Amino acid sequence: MGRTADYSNESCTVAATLEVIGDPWTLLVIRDAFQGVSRFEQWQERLGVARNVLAARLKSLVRHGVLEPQVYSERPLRHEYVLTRKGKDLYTVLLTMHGWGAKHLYGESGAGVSFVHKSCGAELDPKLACGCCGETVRPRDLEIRRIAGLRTVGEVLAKDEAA
Amino acid sequence: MGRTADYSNESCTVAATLEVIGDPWTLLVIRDAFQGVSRFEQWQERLGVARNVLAARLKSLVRHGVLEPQVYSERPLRHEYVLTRKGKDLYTVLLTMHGWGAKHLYGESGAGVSFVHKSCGAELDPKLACGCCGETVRPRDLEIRRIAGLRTVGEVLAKDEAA
DNA sequence: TCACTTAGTTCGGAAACGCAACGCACTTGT
DNA sequence: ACAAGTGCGTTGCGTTTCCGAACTAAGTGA
Repeated sequence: MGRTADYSNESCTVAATLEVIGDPWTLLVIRDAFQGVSRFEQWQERLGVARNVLAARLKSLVRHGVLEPQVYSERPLRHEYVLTRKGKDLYTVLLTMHGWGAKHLYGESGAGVSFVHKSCGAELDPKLACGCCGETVRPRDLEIRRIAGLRTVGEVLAKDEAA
Repeated sequence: MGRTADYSNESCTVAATLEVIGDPWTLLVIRDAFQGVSRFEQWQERLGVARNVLAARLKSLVRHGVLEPQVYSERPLRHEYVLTRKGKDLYTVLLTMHGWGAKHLYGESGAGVSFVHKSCGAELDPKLACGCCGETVRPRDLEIRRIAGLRTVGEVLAKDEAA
């Protein structure tokens, strides 16, 4: 086998997520989608990714329900790819990665792009908060709980394939 | 060229972050590090990753300052890998991905592992909050701002290589 | 001395990537 | 009418990376 990185017999949400968005270029495709990119040529030009790879990624993202093809022209039949709700929810992952990169890779010198929180006017420094109480969460605040009847990543994703 | 996915002439924090943690297995290595794994054999056994790949990943993570080698035995010389602050800060990325996977991949059926927020007792549903005002952030609440003098991912990471 | 541990390195083959060229179904320009 | 252009992929070939398994290296314990 070549580069497969088959996490599918793991039973882990992170591994399952990586199975969907962990391929090279995939997250950048989604990043661009958030900036309004929705067509093959746009992605190809902006990313410089190989066309066959891009085609494979789009197909995979559609299969996993992250992107949805929508016809924007019959004759010639053309469709664009728009983010589903599932896809839109990935903005948390993108922003979190942005926050880490801005802090630890670009640092003081500042990143090329920043996000400004409109309502408070500050440059976004994303924190992880508990959806229940709203408090900022640190690793030590969490307790890992393993649940019986684990299902593997492969079993979980099989549902996607079927649809 | 084979599978390189060279994002380095992009100027983007997400691309820069992917350059560090975007390789296959890398994020799972870090996930396990958060669960106390710190030695080669432990990762190899848990992940089932090829040994040469694991060696390459560990080397890369050390080079990028995410893991730090620490001697735990002279004679025979052995070192374990521990998360740096930079590495520990990646828990936000992991938890965010966990949150997305739990919601959109495992869904109602429940994931194999869950995190419980000790202080409020609820199962963690991670939200993205603004570090300044603490409000939950949605995409529409943000304004993208491009900053002059963009530095590419390659330039930014060159700093790491030197050290 | 011989097994055993730990942490890699090396080697062959398969899979995925990068690049460029091509195909196809239309539209537009002359 | 015919050539050129557009949008979206697919095909083929060469290279890189990955996987798997065997092997090395440096020591420990029996």
